[in-house]
Amino acid sequence: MPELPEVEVTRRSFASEITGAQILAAVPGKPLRWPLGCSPARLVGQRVQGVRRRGKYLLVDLSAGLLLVHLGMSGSLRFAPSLPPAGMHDHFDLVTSQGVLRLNDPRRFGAVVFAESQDAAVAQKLLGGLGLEPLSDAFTFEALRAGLRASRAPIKQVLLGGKVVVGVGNIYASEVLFLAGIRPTVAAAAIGDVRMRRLHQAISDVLALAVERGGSTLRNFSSAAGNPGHFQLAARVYGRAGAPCLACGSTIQCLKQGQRSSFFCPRCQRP
DNA sequence: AGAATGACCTGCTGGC
DNA sequence: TGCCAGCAGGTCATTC
Repeated sequence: MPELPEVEVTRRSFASEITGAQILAAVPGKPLRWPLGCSPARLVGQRVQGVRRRGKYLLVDLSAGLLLVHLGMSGSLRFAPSLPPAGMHDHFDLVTSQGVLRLNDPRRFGAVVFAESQDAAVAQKLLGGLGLEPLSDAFTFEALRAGLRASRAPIKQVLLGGKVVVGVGNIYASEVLFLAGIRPTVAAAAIGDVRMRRLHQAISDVLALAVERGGSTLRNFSSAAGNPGHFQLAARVYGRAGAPCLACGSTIQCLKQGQRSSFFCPRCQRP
């Protein structure tokens, strides 16, 4: 369900409450995308040392290892002192001395994976190929340009791929390309400095604003504390095929790239 | 090696 | 009203 802002808002909503807690039980439900990778008993007794984020993964640091949590397309976390019995789509509970962290994920594209350390093979497989963190100091114009210059694939696909920059999902990919005036089909390597600068700025600004606003992309999004996201970042092009462009009035178009929908304004976004 | 496809799983919407 | 096709926020493995 989440793009980066939702994952970050989720992290902030429970990181401080769970930090320092001792794990009392780990209760898996139906299979998720990947197996936990260890016996639930192995987690018991470990302490939660903090919660970080890398791309769309949450990293729950434990006294002896870490849990990689991914929300997939439809996952969400709750953290509360106690929670009712697991419902139909609750597929993982981490019971701690400070509350229960619960993953609800109807489509089960999400996962909770244990790794002995961040260098462990599982962690490397999942995190090793990830690109720049768009909200970090490392996300400079030069770094983005260097990454994009190396790929001839359409820019929309490159943004979604996560190897150059992480966290830009299907909704924000359309939005930032609109703000930068770039057609989604343009080869990444063909983007000139002017539009590249606008793209860099758009990625930084849009994601930062969305985090600030509490994760506003999703219809059903709510943080782990149960606070609903507002809908303040109205999409300029995403989901608006056939409607007039808010900037020029042209009709917003939709096309399929890699089986995902891309939305763009044919006038504001040049090939 | 990079780039395009398929796969995973469930729920909701829209058209007939 | 009911059924079915198509679509949905992600990303890894497989194929070309």
